[in-house]
Amino acid sequence: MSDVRVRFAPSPTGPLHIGGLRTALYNYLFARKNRGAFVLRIEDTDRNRFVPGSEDHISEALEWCGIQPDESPMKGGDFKPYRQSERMHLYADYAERLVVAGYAYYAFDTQEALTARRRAVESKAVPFTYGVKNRMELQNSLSLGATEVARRKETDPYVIRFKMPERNTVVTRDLIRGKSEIDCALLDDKILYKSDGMPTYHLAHVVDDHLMQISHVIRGAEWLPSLSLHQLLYEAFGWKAPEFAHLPLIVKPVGQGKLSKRDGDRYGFPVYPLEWQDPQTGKRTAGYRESGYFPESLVNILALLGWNPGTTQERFSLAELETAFSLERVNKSSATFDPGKAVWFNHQYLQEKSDAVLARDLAAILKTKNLEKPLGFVERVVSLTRMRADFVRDMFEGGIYFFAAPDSYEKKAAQRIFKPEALPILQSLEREFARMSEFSREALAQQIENWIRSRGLGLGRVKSLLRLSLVGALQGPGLFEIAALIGRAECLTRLQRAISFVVRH
RNA sequence: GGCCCAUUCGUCUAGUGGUUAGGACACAAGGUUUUCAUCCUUGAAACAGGAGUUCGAUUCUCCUAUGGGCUACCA
Repeated sequence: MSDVRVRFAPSPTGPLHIGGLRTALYNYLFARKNRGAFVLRIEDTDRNRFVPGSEDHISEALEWCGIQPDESPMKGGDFKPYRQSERMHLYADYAERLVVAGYAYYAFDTQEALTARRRAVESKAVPFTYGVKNRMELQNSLSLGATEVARRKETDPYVIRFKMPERNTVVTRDLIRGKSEIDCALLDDKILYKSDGMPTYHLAHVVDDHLMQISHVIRGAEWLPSLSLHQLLYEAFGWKAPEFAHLPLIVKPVGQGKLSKRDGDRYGFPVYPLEWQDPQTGKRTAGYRESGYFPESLVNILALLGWNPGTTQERFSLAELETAFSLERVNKSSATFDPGKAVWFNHQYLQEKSDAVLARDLAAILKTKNLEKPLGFVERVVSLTRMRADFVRDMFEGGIYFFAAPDSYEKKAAQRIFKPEALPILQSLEREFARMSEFSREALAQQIENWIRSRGLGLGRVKSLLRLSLVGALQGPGLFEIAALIGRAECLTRLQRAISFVVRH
């Protein structure tokens, strides 16, 4: 194992969505490619936004996709614990360390006071930042005397803020975007430690990434603006900073903004890998799994959303991605998820599966509809309908006539085909079917087609008539395949139904 | 408002200081299938705009525009 260690560090504030999943995937792939370790760490430092069930949703989604963490809250590891709420004892100490070394300070300003100040200043279209320019005018251990600070620490709630250095610039490096130089004067003294005794993300993730020996931080581009703060934090601690790679955002297909976990299924395609049930409202939102996608399809399309191999290859198994992936080929610009392409990928993966596997899934659907059939029969249906299916359920919906007689006829086709002249043909056809000694596809094809020709009837015309009678529409696989599979008795029943339909109309 | 990032067909993207700017999805047409779909062939479809550098810019630089992100005691 190399010294490459990466982590996916979601906060349990709701379901995982495909953007988060892609971040996890890229971390996982980078770890596998470099024979490193992939760590799952839960960043639950915000008590207010905690949503029960989130962590399980995240773990199960990763598992469904085949993205197995090497270390996680469930699995453990050398750097446990992997939930920040279980690492609370660490952060206060590190925050204090920065104060002692002069890189941070205590601040006593109330949120109300700051909000008021912010409003006053911003009404003049000037941004408010708690920082170099005004920190001496505010209530903190820099502006107040030592005895006053000691007294207020006893009685008042306080936070610990990072003291932005007064030097000019900070240089950051990103593996995807290259170098960037930011003016420190523009940065504010970010809160590292909250008055409720919890660290903020900025402190906690730097401490944990250092302690967990993370070598590469691969995360969403929304973190780019705080990269300089994180860089400065590593410098203040005297730690070697990891490499950073900020992934392009996945944006909403309509409207504007990045895709968020609150987007649910409002775009007509799932946003979550797995179904999510809101613990408050009880509302369920289907995920990719419930919508009939194979995990391979989701992984494949997500892999290509922001990364490409530099070749024309588009189909990638997870194993192939593990060797092909590289950060160098990750894009800079944000991407829109294309649900149509996800469907196409699923079609491709469905075509790769064996009849037996698909039959098992189709049988499960049939069971829920009380239309159970012998597995051999289901497997035949699969072999006949699979090429027109994107999802397993398409074989049920598009092949419903295999399981039940049509309860209606496609209107336009019926008007054209079920004319009074069709009646004698239908009746003769019924007699021919009843008379056949062998009811196989081959026998049907030979005898019925011969019979049609000997009567001087159009092959297409009679076959359409037969198809509409058996299927209810002018679609589906080979006519005699269908007839043979549903069997003589069922064919006769459907023919009789068609006859009475023609008589009535 | 401030700061940061990005910009190639509708979408995902390849690519180069000189290319007929390539592929995939979606779309359209034709063929195959006496149905539908699959499949095959073909087609339409892009370098955001303006300056500059250069013999030559889609490619390099700057400006503008557009899109996005951040601007919390959220992550």
